[in-house]
Amino acid sequence: MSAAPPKASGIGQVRSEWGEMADAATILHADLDAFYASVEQLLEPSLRGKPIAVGGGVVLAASYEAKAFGVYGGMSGRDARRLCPQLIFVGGHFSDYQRLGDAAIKVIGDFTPLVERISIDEAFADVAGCTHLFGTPAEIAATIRRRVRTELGLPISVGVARTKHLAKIASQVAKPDGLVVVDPAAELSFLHALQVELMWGVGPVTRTRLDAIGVATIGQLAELSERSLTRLLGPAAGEKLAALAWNRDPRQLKPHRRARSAGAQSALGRKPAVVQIIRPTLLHLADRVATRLRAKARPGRTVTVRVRFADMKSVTRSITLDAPVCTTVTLARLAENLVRVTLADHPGEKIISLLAISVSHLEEHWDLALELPLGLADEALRPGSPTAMARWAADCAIDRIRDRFGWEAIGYGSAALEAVRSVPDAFRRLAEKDL
DNA sequence: TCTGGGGTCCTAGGACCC
DNA sequence: TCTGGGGTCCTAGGACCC
Repeated sequence: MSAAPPKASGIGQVRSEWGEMADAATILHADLDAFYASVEQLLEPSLRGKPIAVGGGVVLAASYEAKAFGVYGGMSGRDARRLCPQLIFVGGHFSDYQRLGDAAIKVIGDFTPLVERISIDEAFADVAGCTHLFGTPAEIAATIRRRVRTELGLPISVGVARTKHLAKIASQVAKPDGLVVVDPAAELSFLHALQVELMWGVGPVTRTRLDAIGVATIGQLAELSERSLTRLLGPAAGEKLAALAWNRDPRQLKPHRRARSAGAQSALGRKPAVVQIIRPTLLHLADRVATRLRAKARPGRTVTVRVRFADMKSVTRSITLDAPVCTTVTLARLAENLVRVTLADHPGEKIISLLAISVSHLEEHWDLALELPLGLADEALRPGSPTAMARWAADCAIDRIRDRFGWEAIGYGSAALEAVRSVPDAFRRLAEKDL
């Protein structure tokens, strides 16, 4: 049974004919357009209106002018240049990306504290509690867009709707540099006309499966029985997509989500799977990860490594410890053991193309002064052992020196690390979630 | 022609305990 | 000795997102 649609309205809540409360459209999704490329065009006016790509060997971001040629993020620089010979590669002003991304989110925060930041250039917000101060959600969205444009010089698209899913889709539809408000009375007609790949959770694999049974639009997806959807995609994904297609989005806005894992990876090209390559690479990755964990006092109990072979197939191995780790050398040793096991399980693989370390089961807050995290003495896993104490002291000393003199001032140096630096550290840092 | 880096969530099987 | 179920944790893999 379906209730009569709520009367179209602006603010707060409206009452349907059946008497229950129906939410109004107060969720905003704001998304800076072609963010890194827009920043470059802002900083260097001669680049405006031209196809540009941030990056070099790999395209990290492309301007709309470049996208028109089929250039997209993640593409190799060579392919991009082939598609668009006049493409201009720019170096990347990474600290400006961080500064301007933060500033744009802060504009949203001037209206409501209920902001859920998704990434450097994207956030949800709920303005239900501030319409009496700033006007309708649509007016607030327009103000945000105007302020980001005038104060920061950047284009930002905003979607306004009753749910996160609809707001997110609306901002995608609004791009570039637009605003789309989804009237609560017209949600299904808006949603069902769109392509399935706009849905949250539909990636290449699901799209292909849906395509194979002739489903291209969200409306067609909605017509499928939940049973056939479940058969096609599995119980959880099937149920979720059915719910989203009928506009039942259970997700709440979560202003303060804590990270559940932290990791680092490094593509290697093609390297022999030997200790001379593996050990320094893992030490560098462990250094990156463990430093972040220590900085936020969030050591973790599960260590996972990923090894990608020459054919791009990758394998993971993990171990869960009794006590959490955030000591660089300890993490590196654990990772090396896991990689050794992985390689032993795949004796035919002599070439590796990527190594990754991730730490999960993070402690909420570990009082480092009271209880030392795990140090892996070679003979025993024993927090507080002399070996653990020594490694901990060394890490603390390195952290302090870096705080004063910068990351590059000191470290677990090695000459074998050129390959690890295929992407600048400053760029990697942009993608890191706050722990 | 070979494909970057940092994350989240889900599934499924097995170990182990009650 | 066999049968049975529920719950939790761990591991490995995969899809997806920005």
